[in-house]
Amino acid sequence: MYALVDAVAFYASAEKVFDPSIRKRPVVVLTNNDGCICAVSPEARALNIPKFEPYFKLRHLLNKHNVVVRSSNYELYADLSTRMMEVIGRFSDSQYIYSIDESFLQFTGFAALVKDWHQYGHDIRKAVWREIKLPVGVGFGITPTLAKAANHAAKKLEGYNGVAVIDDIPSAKAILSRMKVTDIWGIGKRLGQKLALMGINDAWTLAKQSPKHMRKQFSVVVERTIEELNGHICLSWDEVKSPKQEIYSTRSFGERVTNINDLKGSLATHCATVGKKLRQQASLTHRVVIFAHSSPYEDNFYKRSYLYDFPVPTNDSRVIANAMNEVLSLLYSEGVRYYKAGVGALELVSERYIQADLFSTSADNKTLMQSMDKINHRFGKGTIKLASEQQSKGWSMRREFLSPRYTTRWSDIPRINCCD
DNA sequence: TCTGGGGTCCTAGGACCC
DNA sequence: TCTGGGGTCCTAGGACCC
Repeated sequence: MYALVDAVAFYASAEKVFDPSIRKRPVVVLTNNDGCICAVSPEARALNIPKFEPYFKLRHLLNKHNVVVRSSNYELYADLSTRMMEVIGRFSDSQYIYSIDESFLQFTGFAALVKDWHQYGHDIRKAVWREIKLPVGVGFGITPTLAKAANHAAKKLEGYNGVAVIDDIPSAKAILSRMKVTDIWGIGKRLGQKLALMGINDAWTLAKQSPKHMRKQFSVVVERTIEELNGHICLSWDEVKSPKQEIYSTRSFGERVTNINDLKGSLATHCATVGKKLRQQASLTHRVVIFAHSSPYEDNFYKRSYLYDFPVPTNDSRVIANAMNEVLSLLYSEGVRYYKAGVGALELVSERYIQADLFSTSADNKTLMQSMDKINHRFGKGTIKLASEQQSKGWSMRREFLSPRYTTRWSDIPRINCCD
C-alpha cells in the first residue's frame, strides 16, 4: 500500500497559519516577482480564480472579491514544509518527499499492519493540523498512481472529506469513474485532447484500455499509467525515489538586467544553488548549460546558451562558477534587456561510482563544500557564499505583498499579547 | 511604468559520419 | 536518367507537474 499526502493549496494555507484573521477569507499567493497566481485557497477557488494566470490580468477580479494577495514567502513555506514532512513521516517507515508539499509513503513493516486505512488517514490529517495548522489531503492506493488519484479524490470530490482509499478494483472504479483523464498523474492537457477524440474522457475509461495498444498510439508512459490504474505496480519504490537526471536553477529578474556584473552575480548564485542541489542528491555533473535571455513577450527576443563540459564530473560550486565565468562574455551582449538567466546541470552521475582523477584534489574540495553546506544549514542560507555572488538590488525579486518570515527571522517571530 | 514562474523529462528533427 | 541507409549525437522546444 502507498499513500500520497499533500497540503490543500499549500502556499495559501501556509499564509493562514500565523494569521488567523485571514483563515476564512479567499487567499491567493503569487510566484516570483509577483508574476502569476500559483496558489488559490478553497475560498478563492470557489470564486473561479484560475491558477497560473498573470497577476496583472486578474488584479481587477481579485479586488472586486476582496481577495487577500500575498507574495511568495519561501522562507516560511520551506520551514513549514520541513515541519509538516516530519509529522507525516512518523506514519510510515518509508517516506519520499516529492515536492515542497507532497510526500509519498510506502507501507511495509509496522505500517503494513494498519487495519483501517480511512481511520489512519484521518489520524494523519489530525496530527498535521494539531501540530502545524495545515490542512492535508490523504490518498491511499495499491500503486503510486492510484495513491495520487485517491489524493485528488480526497480533496476535490464530494463526500471524501480529505481521505480516500483505493485498496481494490471496485474502489478504484468508484473513484476513477468520477475523475477526468487529465486529473490522472502524467495525463496533461495535450494528451487529454487526443484521448477525448477517442471518446476517453473519464479516468476509468482510460483504465479499461489495452495497455499495449495505448503504448503504440502514445507512449510507454501512458502504458504504465494504465497498468498502474489497474493495480499493477510499474513505478517501483526505487523508481519513484530515483535521483534527478537534470538539475536547474533559474530566475526571472525583478527588473531587467542590462549590465554584465548583475548578470554575473545572478548566474553565480545559480551555480551555487545547482552545486548544492547536486551535493544533496550525491550526484556529480559532467556538463552544465548556462543561459540568459530577454523577454519572450517582447520583440527582438535574444537568447544565448552555452554548454560547458567538465573533464572530471563535479558538484563543487566553485568549479561550476568558473565554468560560468568562462562563457559569461559570450553570453552577454551590450544593450540587451535581460529578463531571465539560469544554470542547469546535465548528464549526472552518482558520486559513489565515479573514479577520481589521478591528479585531482577532490577530497579537499569535498570537505570544503561539505563545511559550507553545514555552516549555511546551521546559521542560515547565504552565511558563506561565493565571492561572485554579490547581491544587487536590480535583479533581486519583487515581492510587494510579502508576509513576515514568522519562523526564520528573530524580528518576525509572532508575539502573544497577554492581558493582565 | 507596465507588468507574464520554476523545474524535470522527453522527443522530433537536424547535423554529421561511415 | 536518376535513385539513395543507418546510426549517433545534439539541441530546441514541447509536455507535464506544482
